[in-house]
Amino acid sequence: MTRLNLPTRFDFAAVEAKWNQIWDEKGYFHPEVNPEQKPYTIAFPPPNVTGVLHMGHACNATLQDVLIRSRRMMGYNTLWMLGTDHAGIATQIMVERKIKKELNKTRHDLGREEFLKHVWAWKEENGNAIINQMRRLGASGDFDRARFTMDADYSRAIRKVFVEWYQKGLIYRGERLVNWDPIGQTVLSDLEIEQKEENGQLYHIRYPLSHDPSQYVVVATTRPETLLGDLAVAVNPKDERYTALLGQSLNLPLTQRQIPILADEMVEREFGSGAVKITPAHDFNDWECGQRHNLGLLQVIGQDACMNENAPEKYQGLTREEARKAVVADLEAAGLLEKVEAHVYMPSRSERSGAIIEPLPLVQWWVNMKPLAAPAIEAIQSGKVRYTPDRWSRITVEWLENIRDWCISRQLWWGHQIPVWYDSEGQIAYVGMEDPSDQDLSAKGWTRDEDVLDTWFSSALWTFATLGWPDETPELKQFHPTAVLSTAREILYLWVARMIFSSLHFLGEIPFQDVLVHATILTKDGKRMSKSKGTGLNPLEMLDKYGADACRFWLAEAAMSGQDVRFSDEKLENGQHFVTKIWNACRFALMNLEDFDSDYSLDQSRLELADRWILSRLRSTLASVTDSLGSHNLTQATKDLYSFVWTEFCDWYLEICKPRLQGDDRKQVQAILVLCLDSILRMAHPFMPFVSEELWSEGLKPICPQMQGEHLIIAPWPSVDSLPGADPQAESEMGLLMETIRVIRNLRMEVGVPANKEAESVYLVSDSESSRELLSQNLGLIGRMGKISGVFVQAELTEIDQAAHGVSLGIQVILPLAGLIDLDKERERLNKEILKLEKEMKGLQARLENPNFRSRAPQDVVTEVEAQLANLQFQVQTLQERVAKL
RNA sequence: GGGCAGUUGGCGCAGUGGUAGCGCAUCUCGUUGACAUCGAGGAGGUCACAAGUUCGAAUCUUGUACUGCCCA
Repeated sequence: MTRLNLPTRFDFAAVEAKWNQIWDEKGYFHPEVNPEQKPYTIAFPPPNVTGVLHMGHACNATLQDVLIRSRRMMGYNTLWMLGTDHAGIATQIMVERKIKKELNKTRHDLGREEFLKHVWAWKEENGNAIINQMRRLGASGDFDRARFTMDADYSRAIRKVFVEWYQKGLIYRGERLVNWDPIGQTVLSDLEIEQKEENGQLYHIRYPLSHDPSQYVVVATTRPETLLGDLAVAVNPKDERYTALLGQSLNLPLTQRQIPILADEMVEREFGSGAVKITPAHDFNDWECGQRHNLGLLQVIGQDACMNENAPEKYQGLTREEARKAVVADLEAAGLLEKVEAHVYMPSRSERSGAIIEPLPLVQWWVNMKPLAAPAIEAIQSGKVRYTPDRWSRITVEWLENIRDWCISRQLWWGHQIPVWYDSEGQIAYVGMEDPSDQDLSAKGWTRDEDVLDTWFSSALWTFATLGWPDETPELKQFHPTAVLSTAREILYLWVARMIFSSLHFLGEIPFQDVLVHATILTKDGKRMSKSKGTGLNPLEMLDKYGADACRFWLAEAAMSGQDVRFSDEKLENGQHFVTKIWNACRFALMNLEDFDSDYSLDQSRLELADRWILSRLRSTLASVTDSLGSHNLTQATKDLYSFVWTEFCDWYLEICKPRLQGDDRKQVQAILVLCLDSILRMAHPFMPFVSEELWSEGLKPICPQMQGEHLIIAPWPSVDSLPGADPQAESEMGLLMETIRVIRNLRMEVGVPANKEAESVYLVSDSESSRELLSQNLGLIGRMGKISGVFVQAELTEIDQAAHGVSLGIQVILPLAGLIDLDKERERLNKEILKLEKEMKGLQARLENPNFRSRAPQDVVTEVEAQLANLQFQVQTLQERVAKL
């Protein structure tokens, strides 16, 4: 980049690649342990190893990178831990499909060991997709330290957790009803299933009374095939319709069995007939009911989702769907089907395979949640772990308070195999950190549990297992607990809550202080992005089209806005325009800094009003942006930066300083430009790292060699203390000048002075001596900004007929325009203006006339309103006088 | 069924007690060296509805409607 002939646009493609390489090579992303330095750590939620970058990752990564880059500049030892998780089911299904397609084999054909070789090969080839794609965004994470949940040492951490929890009785093995995915052929936790409304049918079935089969009880069900596993019919104890029948038995249709009628509070009298069939082996409510009444179990559906040997022979081997048809047909034939109604119900489906979940009684491994949840609840309630937005802390606590035991075994091959060995009787023989010796195994006939652990069991250790735990590594010591955990809300329970109790249990400390729940990016029309519906947008295409800086600026603004945000091209274009604006502002400055003397220090005594004003505005912008970054309010930070750069610095200050660059003031203005741009680029860097780094390292740094930091990415965050103090006087005086200029410009437009022509003169009339003095000192500025050759300040009005009149803050503005003023139009214009002002006045007057307002409102509010009213009165009066004279 | 959020100019959004702002779109004017991915000026809103608290409500309370999400 040569300073003299910068292009007018920022070539993001070339610059992004260049800086990514330099930053990486310089090792800026990779912190060394340094106990002298305050740490700042964020662990990136490990994406699914099978995944590709989507908008959610882009949003989350941007948010975290903004925080990381800002803290790096603020002097923290900054670690952004990256990595991926092995995603048991998703990965296994994907590789199974692949080998089916390529080798026409199932995993069973290959065997466990061989199959896992295929998975690892796939992972080695494709497993870093997302992490690599994150580089395109400018993510400054520690790629060297990136971890994978199946890494050997990470696996050791998982094993340690399992063994310790097992030994403490927090992990146990037990038979329960579980969510069985018949397609994935595995158990799922409650959090891995989803329920949506679907259209089904409600079957009303007659169950004849055993002692008088001509009478019957009608039972309603959406799953008639499960009737074959019924062990009772239940009614509400308060339901008088059935009181007389309690304790009697019914002939279960299509079987030879008799089942009791019993009373249970859980039954809703209003649903169906008020009598429900109880199938403890295939329904969660019925399981509970069965426990209460000691009904036992009768499992009629197997793991293949087909009717098993416990069903009557004619149904055995049928799928659930086939069995339903057969059962319904047989009931109808027997005259036991009363009616069938259309019915909307909520079946549970596997998130991954989409299969309808079959509840089955199976022996599985569980985590006893109550004792683990209690400290996590305390940590959240006491504010040790804070959520933003805050409502999520309450929601998480509620979830933890009602938590159920966590089923952690999965019938998969890809994952951490459970470190439990059974003897030949099937009893637990060994659980431990080290595998038993081959000798033991063969001599004692031990076999290892086939199942693996839930992937979330390993993710739950993410913040500390990535740092080397269970070893007490220097990394663990320095970088844990982490500062911030930023996540989509979908995994607040699945993952975030589990990290909290895992860390509390094993390290005795929280895993992170702040949980940031970022927005969900929706499509343009407010729909959720979904791969299956084809509504997802590829962030890489977005980056190609608008550049990383523009995308990041929008994502940063959106991420913590507290709600969902819609994708839109306009917002990205806007971001791109802002990048261009900064680029050109620097381009302009650099063109005027060829002779910049970096040893020149600003002469505070020679600062002009505009200088004092822009420095004061810079100071308050810096304070606000710094503050917003501290409180994770990126929306506010982007807005403050944007309006300062665009409106105050570019539209006003740069325009004002142009002529001064050609005169005696050149050195002063140059110093102020450098100061402003340096601060702007530093503040912008977390949001727009590429354009800011390019401009700073290639533009600013070469002319100011003494600036700290080899590159902007590690340059210190600007300090408010290094800037001149706040200057409210300059701000208010400059405000008056700007308002006066706005009135002049407005008058010019209103009366049709061509925008490219200078008007000859303007008269500014004020009875305030200080205003006149202020105006007089800034005649050149006013003339230039208002495009007027002669600006005249007066204490009293000179009558000029052919002139347009306006009013600023206590200042009359008279723009003489011989021959250009149409008196009728001018009268009309003034009257319109008066009406508008009078409407405003009425509101203020009403407030002041209210005695309660004067007595109860704070004095400064009253004074403020009085001043506003006085100003309006002055304006109206001035304009009315003018109308009268026309 | 329960819970949570949202509702602000045409569109997308800021704004947690002092009388409403931003971007885009729109209208008028303007391209001789920062930027037309631009500049200047304008028009456009009784802040979903109702009641309440308050001197004062977009903001606090309650209720209603609509939209979305989560849990059962």
